[in-house]
Amino acid sequence: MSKERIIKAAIEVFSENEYHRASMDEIALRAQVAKGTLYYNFPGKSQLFKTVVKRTFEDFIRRIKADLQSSIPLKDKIQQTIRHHLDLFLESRHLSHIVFNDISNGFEEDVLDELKLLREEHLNFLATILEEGKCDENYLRDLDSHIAAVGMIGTLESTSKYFLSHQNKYSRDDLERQVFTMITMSLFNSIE
Amino acid sequence: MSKERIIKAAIEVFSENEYHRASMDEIALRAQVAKGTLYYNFPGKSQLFKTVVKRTFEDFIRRIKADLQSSIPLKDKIQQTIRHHLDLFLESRHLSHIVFNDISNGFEEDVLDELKLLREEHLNFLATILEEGKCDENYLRDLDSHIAAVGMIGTLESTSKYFLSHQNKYSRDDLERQVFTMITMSLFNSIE
Amino acid sequence: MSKERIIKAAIEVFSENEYHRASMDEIALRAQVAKGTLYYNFPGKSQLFKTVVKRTFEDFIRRIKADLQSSIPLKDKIQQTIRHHLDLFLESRHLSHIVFNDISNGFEEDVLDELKLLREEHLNFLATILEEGKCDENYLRDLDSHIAAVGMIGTLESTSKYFLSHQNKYSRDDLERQVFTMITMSLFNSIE
Amino acid sequence: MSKERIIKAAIEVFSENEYHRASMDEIALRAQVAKGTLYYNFPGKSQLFKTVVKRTFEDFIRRIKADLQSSIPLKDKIQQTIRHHLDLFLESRHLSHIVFNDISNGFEEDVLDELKLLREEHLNFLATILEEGKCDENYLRDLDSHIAAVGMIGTLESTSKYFLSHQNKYSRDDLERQVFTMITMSLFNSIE
DNA sequence: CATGAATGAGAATTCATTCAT
DNA sequence: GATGAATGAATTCTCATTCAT
Repeated sequence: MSKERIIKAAIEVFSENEYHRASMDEIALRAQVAKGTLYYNFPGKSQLFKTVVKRTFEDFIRRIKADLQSSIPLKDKIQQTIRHHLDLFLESRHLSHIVFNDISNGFEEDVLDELKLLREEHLNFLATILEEGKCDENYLRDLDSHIAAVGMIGTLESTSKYFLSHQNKYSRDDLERQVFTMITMSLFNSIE
Repeated sequence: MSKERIIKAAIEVFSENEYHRASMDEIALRAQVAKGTLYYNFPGKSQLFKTVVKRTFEDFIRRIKADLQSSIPLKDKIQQTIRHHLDLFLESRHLSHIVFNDISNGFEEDVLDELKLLREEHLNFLATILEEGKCDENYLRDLDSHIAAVGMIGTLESTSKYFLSHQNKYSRDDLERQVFTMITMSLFNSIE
Repeated sequence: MSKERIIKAAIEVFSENEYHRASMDEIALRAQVAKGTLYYNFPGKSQLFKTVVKRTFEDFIRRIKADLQSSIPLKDKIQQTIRHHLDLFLESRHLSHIVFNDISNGFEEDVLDELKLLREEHLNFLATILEEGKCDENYLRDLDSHIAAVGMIGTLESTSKYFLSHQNKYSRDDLERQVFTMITMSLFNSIE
Repeated sequence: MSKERIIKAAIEVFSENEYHRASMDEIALRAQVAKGTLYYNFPGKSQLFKTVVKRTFEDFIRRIKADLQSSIPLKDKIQQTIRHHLDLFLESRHLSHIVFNDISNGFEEDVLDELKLLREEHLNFLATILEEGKCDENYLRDLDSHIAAVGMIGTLESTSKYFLSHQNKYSRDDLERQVFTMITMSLFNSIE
């Protein structure tokens, strides 16, 4: 069905391009459907974007939860979380940027609310993981766990982008290690 | 003179709006000049943007350097640096986002190069401050100082934006304190 | 369909106006379509111009070749050729001027090449007719047949334009007769 | 004085560029005066153009008349005339094109009239030379001498332009010889 | 005499959206 | 369900012209 093809194409286009540079033409082209079909299946660009974001984040949460289910040590949980987020930011930089940092893109109230919700849920999810530190032998610093989650997201996003334009200088592994150090040392008194 | 008025208006507009949503019409309107006056003073939109970015960052660097000149303890230097960066991000979020994270906005080679230079200089400036930790009794963690600077910028940017949409929940002081904790604990083994 | 209507309108507008004075607005207006429709059907002004030129010259060549097919005497061929060219210049002065005399109008390489090709083909076509004189009992003067063709085009263009602003002084028949005399006597030692 | 400098610069600019692509900015630049100075000295672009045309043609006529004064044989007169016209067209193609072929450029009535007058005078001048043929032992063909002059101008203009883009193929001498042949054989029964 | 900052009408182009089929 | 031709508002940019100094 073409709805599915459109979403897939839209994920690509919105991931690679800033919202205003991601054109409906390009999406239709990649989905191999007529332009009208986009509007047959979605009320408009922003609604399509909303759908795409939801889909991307659902997939993301599903993947990450699968890895975190077992009662692995906190250290490993953090590591997995970082790894998945780096994947997300490396693949869908523009899309995730909007969700986390630029929700004020001129969307209708409608769309805006859902994006905010999505972000809030995501931050809650992260905050929950971080809070685990408090019940552990390690201690989450004297930090609001939401602020901590937000700061963590920021570090992940900016280092991902820096990595993308300096791939000759660092390996993906370097990136992961350094980000892990920064984040764990910033959030926990000690870990392991 | 209207050149100055245009720059001021452009700083506002580019600070509040994403590059593509910042229109020359809006800038002309706010500067209270005719559209043609923009083009009399600047070759085009991207060149105007470049000018605005340079101006903003020059001012920023001037302000921050003034505060850091004296041989104050590292801890205070970091605190000042954070404070000034929060100011920057709270006032000019879109503008600084482009410089630090989205330089690939479809600019001409010309403009692109200058923006990249500006970013590199800024990161060097930050990295230099961070490296001081190594000569102190405190130790900069086993981190590439540029990656550390980039991560720090990310934390600052994302927490600033979060703060802007949750001003009822946190005070500006809360923000500063928490960010200070996150950053110092993430970058240094201990501080003071 | 509106593509055809646009081409027709564009032929008119480009025929009557110099390229830079022929505006897309005017073309849209005459074609009774919205401005956007022009860009739905053609990538831009210069491409539309190219299409218009090709169409005009294809029609022209078709018409003239139909008349010249039979093995009529050279004299009649020349006469027909002159007649058709006068038609062309009287109807589409600006358009043909560009093709024959002002191809350097600031077009993209792309468009430029096709226009040059068109002109070259046209001159070859004319030169071929003129060369026939050499195999006849008449003799083409000691002239490069391409230069001769170019000169002939020049005479046709300038006399057409003169005629247009002095229609009270000469009839179309006068024009044809005089041009025929000038051209045949200039190119051939004698004719018939 | 700057008026003179403006005229000189304008001659250059209007000679090298089509009227609409010849900008007042460029003229001011080349004349090394401020833009306002153009309007201090001339009421507007078209009036400046008119002045430039008059100057160019006055100079042209003066030069050509100097060469034709003596009672040289008709053949030589024609040759000189051709040579001077080729010079004109090779140096000032756009400017002369407007005068001879594209007077309808959107000029004010005012300017239009003077341009028409200039053209008419020029054609008269040419026609007079051609008429000499009738009183000579040679005979001007059964041609209206004005039409003949116009046709001659057309041949000169188009071959000049062709020459400019095929300079590798022909020398300036070739051009002159061939044009001489074409024109004399077209206008006179025989010459010398 | 001369300036040059400022103007604003107009031009090309883009793109999300609509709608008849 | 799906199409794609058509739209028009918005946007960047150009340039002849004006005018206070």
